[in-house]
Amino acid sequence: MKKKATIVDIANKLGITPSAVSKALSGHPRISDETKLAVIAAAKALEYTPNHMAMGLRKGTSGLIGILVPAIHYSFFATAIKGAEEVLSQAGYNVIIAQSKDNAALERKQLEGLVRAQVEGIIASMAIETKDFSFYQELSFDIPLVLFDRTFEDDNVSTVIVDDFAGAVKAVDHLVEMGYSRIAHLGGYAHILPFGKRIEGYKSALAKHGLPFRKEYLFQCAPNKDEGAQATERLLQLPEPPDAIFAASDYLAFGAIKAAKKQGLHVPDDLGLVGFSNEEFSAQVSPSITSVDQFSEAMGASAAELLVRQMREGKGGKEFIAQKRILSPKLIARESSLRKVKTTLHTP
Amino acid sequence: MKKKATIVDIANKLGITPSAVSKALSGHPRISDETKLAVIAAAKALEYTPNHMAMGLRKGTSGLIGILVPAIHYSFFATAIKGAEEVLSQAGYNVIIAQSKDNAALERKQLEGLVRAQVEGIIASMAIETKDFSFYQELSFDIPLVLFDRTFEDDNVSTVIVDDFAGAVKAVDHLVEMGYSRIAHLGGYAHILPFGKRIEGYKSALAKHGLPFRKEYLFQCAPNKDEGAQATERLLQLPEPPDAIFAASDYLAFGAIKAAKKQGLHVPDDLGLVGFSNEEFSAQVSPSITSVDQFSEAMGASAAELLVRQMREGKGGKEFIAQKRILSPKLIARESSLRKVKTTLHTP
DNA sequence: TTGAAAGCGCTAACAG
DNA sequence: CTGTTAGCGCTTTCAA
Repeated sequence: MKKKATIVDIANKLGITPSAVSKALSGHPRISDETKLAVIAAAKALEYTPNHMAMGLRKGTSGLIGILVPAIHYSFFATAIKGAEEVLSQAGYNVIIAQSKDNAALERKQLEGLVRAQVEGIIASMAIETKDFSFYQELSFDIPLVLFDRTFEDDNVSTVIVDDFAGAVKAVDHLVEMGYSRIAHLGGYAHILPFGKRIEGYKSALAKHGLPFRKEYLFQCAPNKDEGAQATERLLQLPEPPDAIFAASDYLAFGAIKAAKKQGLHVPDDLGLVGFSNEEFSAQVSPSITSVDQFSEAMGASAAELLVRQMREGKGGKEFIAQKRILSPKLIARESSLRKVKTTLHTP
Repeated sequence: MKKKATIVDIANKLGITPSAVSKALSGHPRISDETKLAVIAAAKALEYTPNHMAMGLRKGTSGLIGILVPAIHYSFFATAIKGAEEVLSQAGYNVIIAQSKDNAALERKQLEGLVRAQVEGIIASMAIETKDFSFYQELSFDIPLVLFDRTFEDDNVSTVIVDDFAGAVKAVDHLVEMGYSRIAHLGGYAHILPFGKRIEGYKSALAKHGLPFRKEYLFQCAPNKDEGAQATERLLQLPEPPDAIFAASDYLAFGAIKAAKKQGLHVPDDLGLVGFSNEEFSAQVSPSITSVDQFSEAMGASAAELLVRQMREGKGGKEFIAQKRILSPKLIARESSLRKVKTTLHTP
């Protein structure tokens, strides 16, 4: 590995000073086109690459944005990162990623790591077990921060979320329309905002349709297959089991399908199912899972745009105003809820 | 945003010099435990965070590793990144990710971006359209580089791959065992090493079983559903269509299933299918796809370990020796190849 | 055991 | 239009 050329090298080669080179390279107005050209040529000849760290140290910038998610291999997060990365790299930033593994302690450690790496802004989605938001709140004073999907209520923090309440209502509406009436909900933990909103939407939609809310029909679980299967088993053992389940994640819904099949039930004829997030596998499993699409890529891109704008405003001196972006979710109907015979049993 | 404390602040507070603070903080041996403790306490009180860029500029390190993949939302790459991120963050590095979108020009641009960000090492998987490896070769002189999965042949570059030849042989062996005899191959582009090896393994396994190689049974496509479906349609129109397909990716295999269904063929009874990579959806589609698992997470982790070791050796002065790691793939048999009636038609 | 001084590569006043 | 100078925050000889 040969040592890299610096602006000093190119200044020497040309018999001018480093500062002239610096100006030429950054297109400073008050420098002759002649030297600009010469500098650019010399830079190419010496294979000069600017040293970001030196520049960063001087200018107080790093060109780095941190993205923290629970797990990058969940397709929702992977797709959101993709969306964000494209916007950010377009805007000239490099993206550092970190995973919390849904663990509050690790989340904190990773956030500190990002800060230490001098990121200029952070995009994050909270760990499922995080209940203490103070760290995020403090962070938002020091550094531009945008939360997406897994957020909490705070007027000072910008967020991008899907309208989870509306999504839940759409899911329940759809199940009712398909003739189901005993609709259970496999929810996430209510303290995480989107899951709380989905629970609220679920309850509200039940009320709208004159259906009773039964608390034995509501489970709060971690959003994975196993908990979905376990909760479903419990639901099916009730004296009056549900005829449909609205799950707050497709992983939960998939677990529910497994459990239902194990009990010899047919989906959707015996048990209707709607998930949330529209994961890649949901269209491809059998039966395919009806799901509420939350436009993960758009969400990541939107969070990135918001962050970039926020950083620009922060630089301009004036305080930025925290923004809340709410995307409208869309129900994608698939096999798991489309039963042939619609039997409307409930009496409103 | 309050401005951050520096070692100068903490030196002033304690009435000592910055250099003493620096030494205390880095656990330098020749500094009294007394001042060490005082420094640590003061650092905490002032909420001191070290400035990575200043440190990097001084020591010539950035603590950054770049990972470049074609697309981070493909589960294979997402999982590999997860594996690598865990190893790297354990080793004290931050991870920058970049996507090439399988586009050679963008790949190059992104690699340059990583270099400019002063990454200390790069882990990459090549874009599908890249045919000119010289940029990677030059890069490997300047910076520790480990390629995984999508690699090329070069003795000076470390690589982590799965034994693609062996994987292809396992796939064909399995199909033959299930009684298929007219086995086609939907391959990737042969110039990308793993795809080339799979083609070789396919041919070799056919020969081993006394089956003829027919060039009309071999397609080279981009590894996605659409090309898989198109190629399969063409295959099924042949005067003597295949009774099984070994696809070099699960996306291709999934496209093949779609095409077969469209033609009214039953998988696996009319057409046996084996994919490659064992994507998340492969276990869950219907019929589930038999696939060759390449241990994506282990691959990412292994690449990261190799890179870390390489960087350490490079620092030690002695030249590192490029290593080739080869993981052994495993066939996971699922519905798409398990037909009930095994009919062995071919005469060896 | 600590301090003084120099410098990593770059930029931004301010002079010339 | 270009040069001079100083310094971003930190580490690292060398000297005390």
